[in-house]
Amino acid sequence: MENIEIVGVLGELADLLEIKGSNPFRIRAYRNAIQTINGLTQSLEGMIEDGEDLTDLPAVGKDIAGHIEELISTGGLSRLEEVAAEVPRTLAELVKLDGVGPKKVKKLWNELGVTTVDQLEEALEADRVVSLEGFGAKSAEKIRRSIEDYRKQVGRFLLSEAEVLIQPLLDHLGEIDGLDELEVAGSFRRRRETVGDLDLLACAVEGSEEAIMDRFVNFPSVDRVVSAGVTKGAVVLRSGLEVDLRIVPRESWGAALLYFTGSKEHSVALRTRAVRQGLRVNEWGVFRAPDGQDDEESTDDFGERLGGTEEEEAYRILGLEWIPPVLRENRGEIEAAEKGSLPSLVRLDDIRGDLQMHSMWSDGKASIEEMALRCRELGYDYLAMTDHSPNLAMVQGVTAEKAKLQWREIEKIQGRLEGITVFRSMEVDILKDGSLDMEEEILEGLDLVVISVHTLMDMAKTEMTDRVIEAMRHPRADILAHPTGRLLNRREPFALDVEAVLHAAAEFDVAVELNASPRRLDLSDVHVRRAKELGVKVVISTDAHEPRALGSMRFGVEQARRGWLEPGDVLNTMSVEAFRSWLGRRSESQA
DNA sequence: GCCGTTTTCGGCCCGACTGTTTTCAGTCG
Repeated sequence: MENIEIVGVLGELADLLEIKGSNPFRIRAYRNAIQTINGLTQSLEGMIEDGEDLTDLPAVGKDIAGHIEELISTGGLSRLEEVAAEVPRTLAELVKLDGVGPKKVKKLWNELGVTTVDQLEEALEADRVVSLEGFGAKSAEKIRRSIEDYRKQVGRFLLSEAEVLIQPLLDHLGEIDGLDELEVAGSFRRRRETVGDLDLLACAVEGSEEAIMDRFVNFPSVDRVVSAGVTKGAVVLRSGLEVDLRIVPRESWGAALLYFTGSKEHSVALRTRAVRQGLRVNEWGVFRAPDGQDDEESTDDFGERLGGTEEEEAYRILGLEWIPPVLRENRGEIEAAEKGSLPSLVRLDDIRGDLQMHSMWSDGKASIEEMALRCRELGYDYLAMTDHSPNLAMVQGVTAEKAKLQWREIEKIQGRLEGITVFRSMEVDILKDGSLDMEEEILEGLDLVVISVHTLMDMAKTEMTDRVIEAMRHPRADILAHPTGRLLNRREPFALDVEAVLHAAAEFDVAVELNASPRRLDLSDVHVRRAKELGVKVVISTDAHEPRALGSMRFGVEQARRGWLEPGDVLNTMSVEAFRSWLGRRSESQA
C-alpha cells in the first residue's frame, strides 16, 4: 500500500473524529502523523519490510504505527470502521466546503439528517438551513456559493496559471501611495506545483490601510468580496482564484512574511520550538514570553519585543539560519538550519543545457535552428534535440531513416552556429514489454538516449514497474523522462513503484528527469529528493515544443530546490566537457 | 494520540473576521 493511500485513510479518520467531537489534540496528533508521512521519501511498506520501527518517526506513536501496520497487512482499518459506524463517512466530504467546519457539519447532520453535498443543497433550497440555530441567511448563501465552487473547481491552480492571474492585481495595487512592500506569500512563495488560494501581504504606511483595502476589493477582475476588514480581506477573482490580503505595519513585516509564507507545518514547528526557548512567535514579531502568564489578562501583552522587522532577524532570534521558502515544509529544514547545514540549492543560472525538446521533425512547432538559437540566448552551452520515436503515431515521429537525415541537418546547423553544442538525441518510447522503439543501429549513433512511457498507461503497477526497469536496463538508455506520466490537475501518475525505479536508476547509472513543464513537474519534489539520497542524477528539462516554452526551466529548478537538490545533483549543470564524459561513462568503465 | 532540558502526566500555536449573537462560537490560515 502506498503512503498516499495510508494518508488518505488516516485523514478520513481524523475528519470523522473531528465531526464526532473527539479531543482536538487527538485529531491534531493524526494530522501531525500525516504530515510526517507526506514528507517521507521512502514507503512505509518498505520500511516495515526492512524491520524499521515506525514509532521512531516523529509524531508516530504506538497507536498510529499499529494503524499503519494493520492497513498494510489487511488493507483495512478497524478503527475507521468503528468510527464510521457512528459517523457516516460521507460527512468527511462536507467539511471541505468553504465556511463549513466540523461543528456545522455535525449540526446539519444531527438536526437535518444531511450527510452528503447533494442533501445539503436540497436542504438549502428547502430553506431548512436558514432556520437552524447558529445559521442565518448569510451563512446559507455562503454555503450555497461554496457548493458551486466545490463543483466547479476540481483541482487547484497551476503555479504558472496563478502567476499570470495575480500579476495584474499586483500592478493595480502597486500604483497606490502608502504601500511600502507587497509580496505574494503562502504556497506561491514556496513555489508549490499547484496553489489553492493566494496570500497577499502588504506593508502599509500608517493610516493608508483603508485606501489599500479599498483598492483591493475594487480591482476590476474581482467577482465577489468574501470579507473586507481593516487589515484583512479576501476576494474571489472571476477566474475562481481566491486572493487574501493582509496589511501589516513596517515593524511586523518580517514576522508576518514568515507566518503567511508557511507552510502551516513549518510555522507550527517554529512556534513550538520558540515556546521551548521561552519565546513567542506570531505575525507581529518575536517576543520574550511574559512571566507568570498563568492568570487572566496577559492576552493583549505578547511580552518584550525582540524583533521581526525582517525574516532573517526572526530566524536569527530563534537561533536559525534564514530558511529559503521552498524548503519550509517541516521536512528537516529547521534542524538543518540550526546546525548550519542547509543545502546550497541549485539555481537557474547553474543550468548549462536543456536535454529534452522537440522540433518540427516530430510534434514541435519550430525548426532545430530556432530552438538552438533560443537556447543560446538563454545562455546555455548545449542542448539535446529529442524528437519522438515513431511509436507515437499521432506525432509522426522520427524513423530510423529520418534520424539519419536529421543528424545531417544538425551537422549543418552546428557548422554555422557558434557557442552552442547540439547533441543528437531522441525521446524513444518504452514499448509494452520494456523494449525500446528504435533500431539498435540508430541508438548506437545517438549522443544521448532519452526513454519514456507514452502509451498503455493503465498497466498494473508491477507490470509497469517491470516494463520501465527493463527499458532502463538497455545499455544505451541515459535518461528516464517524465517518470510517472502525471499531468497536474488532469491525469494522475500511472501506477509505478518509484522507489524500485530509483534503485534501478542507481544500479544502471541512468539519470531521471524532472520535467520542468509546469503541467508536469515530474518527478515530484519528494521523489527527486529521494533520487538525491540514492545518488541518482537528476536532469531538469523543459520538454519544450516551441522556443518560448524553453523558458519553463525556472519551474523545474524551483521544484528541484523544493527537493533539496544542489548543483552537483543535477546533470545539466555540468560543463559541456563534463557532460560529454558522462555520456561516455559506460565505455570508460568497460575499458 | 504524541511527547519529554517541565520526562509517564499534563500539556499541545494563535490571531482576525464573520455572522448571529448580546458576549461569542465557528472557521480559516
